[in-house]
Amino acid sequence: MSNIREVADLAGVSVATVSRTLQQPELVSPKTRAKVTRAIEQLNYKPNLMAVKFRSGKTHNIVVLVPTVANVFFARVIRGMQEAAAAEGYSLLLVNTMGDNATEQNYARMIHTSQADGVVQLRAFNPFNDNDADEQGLLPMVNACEILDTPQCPTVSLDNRLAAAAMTEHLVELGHQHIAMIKGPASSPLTRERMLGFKDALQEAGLKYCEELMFDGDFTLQSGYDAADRILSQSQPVSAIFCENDEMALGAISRLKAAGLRIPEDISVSGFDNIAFAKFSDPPLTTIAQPAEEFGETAINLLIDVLKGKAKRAVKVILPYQLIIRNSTGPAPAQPVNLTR
Amino acid sequence: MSNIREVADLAGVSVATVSRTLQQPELVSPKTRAKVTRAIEQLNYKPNLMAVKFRSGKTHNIVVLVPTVANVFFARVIRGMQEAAAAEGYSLLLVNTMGDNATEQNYARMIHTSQADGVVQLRAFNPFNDNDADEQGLLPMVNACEILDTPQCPTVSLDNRLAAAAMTEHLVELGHQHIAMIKGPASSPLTRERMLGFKDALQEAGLKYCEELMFDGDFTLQSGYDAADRILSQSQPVSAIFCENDEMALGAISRLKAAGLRIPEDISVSGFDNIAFAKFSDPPLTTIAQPAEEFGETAINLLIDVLKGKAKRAVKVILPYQLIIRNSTGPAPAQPVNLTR
DNA sequence: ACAATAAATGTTATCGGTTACATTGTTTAT
DNA sequence: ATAAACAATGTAACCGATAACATTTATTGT
Repeated sequence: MSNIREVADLAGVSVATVSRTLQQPELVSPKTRAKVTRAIEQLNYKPNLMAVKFRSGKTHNIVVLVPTVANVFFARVIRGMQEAAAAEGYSLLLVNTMGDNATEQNYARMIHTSQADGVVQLRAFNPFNDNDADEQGLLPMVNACEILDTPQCPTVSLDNRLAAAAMTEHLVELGHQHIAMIKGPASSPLTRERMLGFKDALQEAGLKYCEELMFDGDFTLQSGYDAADRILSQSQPVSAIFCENDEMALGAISRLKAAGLRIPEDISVSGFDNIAFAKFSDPPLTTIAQPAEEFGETAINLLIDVLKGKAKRAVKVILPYQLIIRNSTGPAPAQPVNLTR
Repeated sequence: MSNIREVADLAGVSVATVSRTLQQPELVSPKTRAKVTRAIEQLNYKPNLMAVKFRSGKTHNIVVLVPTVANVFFARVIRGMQEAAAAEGYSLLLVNTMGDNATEQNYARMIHTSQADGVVQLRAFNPFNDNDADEQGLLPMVNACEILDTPQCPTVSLDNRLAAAAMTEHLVELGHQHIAMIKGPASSPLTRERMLGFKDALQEAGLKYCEELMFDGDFTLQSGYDAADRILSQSQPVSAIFCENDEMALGAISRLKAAGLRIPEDISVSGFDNIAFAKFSDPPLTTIAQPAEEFGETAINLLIDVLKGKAKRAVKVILPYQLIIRNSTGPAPAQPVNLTR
């Protein structure tokens, strides 16, 4: 691999001139420029970017902490980040953290070892210590999708509470009075927000919130299936299930159908995220669409602002949701179906 | 950010001693070691890994070219890679290439600019020039999942032809004589291999291969839906559809059900990949399971072998497939159903 | 006790660029 | 014609760690 000195020698100039030819060609006379360019081509010279990054102290790398890349929603977010990063000359270091705090702290440490300039965190967990903040108290981080309650960095989120309320209203308008909810992990703020929105809407409609109709899941298909199983084996009437994401909704539908229930005639099911499969399931899933790619794009752009020192901690971008009504939700049956037949 | 010199000064030793304390502590006397360790803690010193990488010429970065991270199968492969890489101290630079050759060449160039040591390519495309090979004619690359016909690097693949033949045999054994196929993009070797396996099995069974029953798709849900639409509007009888991946199978099922067909009573549908959704679809999908995580793991380990100079070009790992029979395939109807009702 | 050997530590060149500053060559203004 | 201003190019310090080699200190054998 040739270096800048070899190029300089071949062109009969100094290394500074070679560097200038590449960085600020206007400072180099056309004659010299031509000589240098020829030498570069002849040697097939490529600047060692590791050296540049080391010298400049800027890596142009961004660590992205993803709970699970195997999640269809995150995959879209990642695509959005990728594009925004590429446009600004940044590379992404994607890390599949499996939601493990220690792993996240480990990778966030790449900031300290000068391997990356900043972090995008897709989970409500602060992988830094407080003394990692800069003069203005800003961490080199952006928190997106699932955000911290008291973030020390810009955030990008959805108004999950409002969105969940909107979905609940939709169910209430269809006449549902006994709505079960399949929740995400209790540790996730998304779960809490969506649950609060659910409660808000119930209260608004004068319906009572019933703790026994709240079921735990972990955002996977299997957990949706299992939760539906528990719903089927309890005694309360239920005519609709609000699932906190599409995967769990699809898992639940699978179980309900296995029990011979018709959707939405016997029971309505709704999701959250509008993943690609939602449109093609049987029946197509009523859900909340999130602008996933835009999450990624916004997060990266905010982070670059932070890195350039032109961002305030207070920046909180809230992206719009959209209620997508398909066929998995319908009018409540006149008689609540007996689930435990 | 403190550097090794500040630590040396505070501890009252030379920089070499500090470096040794971290790299080969057995060469440093316990007394000195203690002094240095104390200074390191006091200054909260973290070695600048960018400097280390620059100095050593080894980045411990691996570029991963992924056609689409939004693909559930690739997401699993990525998880496998992540784990294997972490175990060996490597970081992944994931790139969502959207199958664009220019983008892939661009990112493969990171090898030349010393930003990464090697590349894992998940598509049958060589992003390098031939003169990028090392002395033994090896590229710093491993090709996994969809592999090149004449690779200049180790490969990890499935025997797609055999697997497709196995699936076809399964359909034939159920009595199907008119089997349509929804293919991937013609540019993909996977498509060709699976098609050849399909043909092999038809021939073996004494059935004739029929060009009009081959339909194009691009591995997305929507393309499966669209292809099924075309199948419904043509005149040949069809009692089973072999889809080259699960997404297309699920898209096709969606369309077939919309036409009032029952699966598998009226028509059987099979997939390929065994993504998580396959188990929870209605009906659950008959498919070929691939050890996705193992693909990733093997690819990374092979690449690390290449980088260490202990791999031969000829290494071709072939991982096992598994035929998973669920309910989307069943006995052929006595009378072929008239699709265009 | 003293050379021979081993262990511990220090000095410094090096990796490949960038850039402040120095130097040389060329115009322009008077 | 000559000083001043400017353009073009060169020289060398620097970023932070590593490691070859040099030097100092401790240990061993006789």
